[in-house]
Amino acid sequence: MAPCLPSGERRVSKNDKKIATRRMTLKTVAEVLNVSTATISNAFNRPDQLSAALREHILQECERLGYNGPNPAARSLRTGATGIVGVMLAERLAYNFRDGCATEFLQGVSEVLDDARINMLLMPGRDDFYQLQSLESIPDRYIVYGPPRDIGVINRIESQRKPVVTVDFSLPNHLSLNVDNYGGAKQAAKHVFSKMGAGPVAVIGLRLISSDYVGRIKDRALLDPIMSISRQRLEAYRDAAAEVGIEINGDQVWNTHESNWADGVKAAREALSATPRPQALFCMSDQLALAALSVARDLNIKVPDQLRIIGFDDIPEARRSHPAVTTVYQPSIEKGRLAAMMVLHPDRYESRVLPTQLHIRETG
Amino acid sequence: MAPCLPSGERRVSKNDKKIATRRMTLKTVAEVLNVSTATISNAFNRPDQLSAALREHILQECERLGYNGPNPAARSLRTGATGIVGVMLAERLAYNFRDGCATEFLQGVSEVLDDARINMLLMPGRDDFYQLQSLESIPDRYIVYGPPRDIGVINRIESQRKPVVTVDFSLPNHLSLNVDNYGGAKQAAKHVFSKMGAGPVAVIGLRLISSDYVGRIKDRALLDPIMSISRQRLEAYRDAAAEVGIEINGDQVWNTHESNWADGVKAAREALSATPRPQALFCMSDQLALAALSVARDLNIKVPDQLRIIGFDDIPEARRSHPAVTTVYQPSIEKGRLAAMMVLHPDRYESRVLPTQLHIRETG
DNA sequence: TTGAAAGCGATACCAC
DNA sequence: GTGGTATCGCTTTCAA
Repeated sequence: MAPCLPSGERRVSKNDKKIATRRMTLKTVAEVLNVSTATISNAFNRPDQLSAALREHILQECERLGYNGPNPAARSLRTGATGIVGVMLAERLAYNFRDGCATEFLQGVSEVLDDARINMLLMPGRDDFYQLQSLESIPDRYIVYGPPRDIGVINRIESQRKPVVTVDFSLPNHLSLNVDNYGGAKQAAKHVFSKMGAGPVAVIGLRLISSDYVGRIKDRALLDPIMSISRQRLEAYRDAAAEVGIEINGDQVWNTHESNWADGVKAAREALSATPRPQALFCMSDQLALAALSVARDLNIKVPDQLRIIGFDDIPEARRSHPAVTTVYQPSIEKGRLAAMMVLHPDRYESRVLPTQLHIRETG
Repeated sequence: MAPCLPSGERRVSKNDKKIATRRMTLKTVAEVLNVSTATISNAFNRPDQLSAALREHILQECERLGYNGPNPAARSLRTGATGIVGVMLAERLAYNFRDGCATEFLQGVSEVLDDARINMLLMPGRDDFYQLQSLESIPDRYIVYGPPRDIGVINRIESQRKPVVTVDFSLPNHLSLNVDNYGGAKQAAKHVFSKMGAGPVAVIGLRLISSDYVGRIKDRALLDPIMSISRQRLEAYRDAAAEVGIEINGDQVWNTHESNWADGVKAAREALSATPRPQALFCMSDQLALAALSVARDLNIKVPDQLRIIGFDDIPEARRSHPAVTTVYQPSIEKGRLAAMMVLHPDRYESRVLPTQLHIRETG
């Protein structure tokens, strides 16, 4: 079908065929443009290795030819780096999209990474995800947000010998970023006791034990304070109670599995039907406190007159609710930003504990 | 330093040295175990190609040697696949962690992907992210959530010829998943007019124009209904208004850039100080409606007696607020789940429009 | 400034 | 069921 063309035309036609037929690679582009592969590579990776004009020309031609830049798999195989930051989450991913505190943290992380043009890979903390392939080798650096459910993934990450920043827990020989859970919780509890004196209290805890049980912890084994921020908060509540001469035992502490409405309502309902009824509820998240507040309303219990409620985190809803929730502020977004900066420049930072701050509002 | 050992020992020593010295690759493992590389590869990828006993042995040895499985870069270079699903977001990542509707969507997506042991890569919809490397070649399939800010990334994705599911907008030749924005918005507006008759109204819109301007749209150019769910909702409000004989013009429509408290407060404040004051506020998200509600409270305007407010999305806070917000429910989590299933099995699904549903509560 | 060539780590075909 | 080997696309040294 194709008419016979003069040789000049034929050459173009040959190139066009190359363009139409093959998938574009650095090599085909080099052939079409009649330069070496090294030159194309340099155009993308080392602007200083060739003239600005040539680089510009190459980049334009690549665009025209539909070559979008070096293949990341090949590049990363060659260089051993991907430029991706892994964000290892303690649980399933879905949980982190549900929890206000986690999303604020991720927001902070993504702000910094986005600005730096760095991609982030969200990784679940479950072993089965990494079993048959070493997914953990994709990122160049890691932010580990909370102790992963399966300890195996920690080993996999450590064996990579890449920069790691742990958040809300610590690992030997790695940068860590924590928040003053104990101090904040203690201050809040002391405030409550200073208002109400030594009365009965209950704690609505969050993942104090490793199962998904929701209810009184009684004498169940609790997670270690080193790995569990909730445990740190619990000890603070207990110490504050001890200072006014009362003891918080396992019958007055509820466990929830997730910081959500349903768990909060269930725990608060149980706690508020205990005898004697608690005069204060120490909740380990604002979400739980908000749920407790709604239960109190249903039960016609006046807050704060008959019941004081304190939360933790200081999410926006805590401030906006009526009555507004007294809570311990932690800088979640800032924590995310800082974690990202730390992992990008490990040498410029040291491990830190960020301050928390009691925000006294209407519920406690 | 090493003492002279009998040859049997020496062989072990040689292997140990291999173990200690080299980074583990499929090849070194094969050498140490004295089998071929193909066999190791098969142990990980094709259990049927070797005896169960041998496979078990190999897997155990790999674990002992600290070989965590095939390198994803090398594997993906060879096979052309990564098993990763890309979730392309319209804007910066941070925005999606801030917006209740987006996080619900992501929650749905991640539930399905997590269960399927598939990793997801969140990708910003900005061109500059992909400029010097074809990051878009990493995922095997794409969910595109809302029209990307830069149209260039669409081209990059399309040139990959991989399964694509678009959400909240459509692209020729790709599966799409939408929600009945027009129907829901119209039903809500009609409900409001049926209650209050033909009075002055205002619209608090969300990204109706492409800039980050917050204020009256007046006669600014609006985004096309094909690409903008907000525009679809606006047309629905207008049509419902027309049915009772009133017109909603650019002076009665506010634009916000983000569905957040600050933008909502600003727009609502302006809208409620207009003359004549609107008797109804049609808000394009619950977050905006909640902000408007709080402004009304500040201004001592009785809701719903003096002002009706309707939202969109039906996020949990809408239900829990006092008064509870009348809104249009859209199945965000389900939308996420479905998008994930569609992208995993494109052949089993067709493009769909999910129904929305008016939830009449107290504000409108 | 450019070109040739080695090799990153794995897979899959084909022969045994 | 196992072993040899070409190849995926790129980066980088070295020499020209």
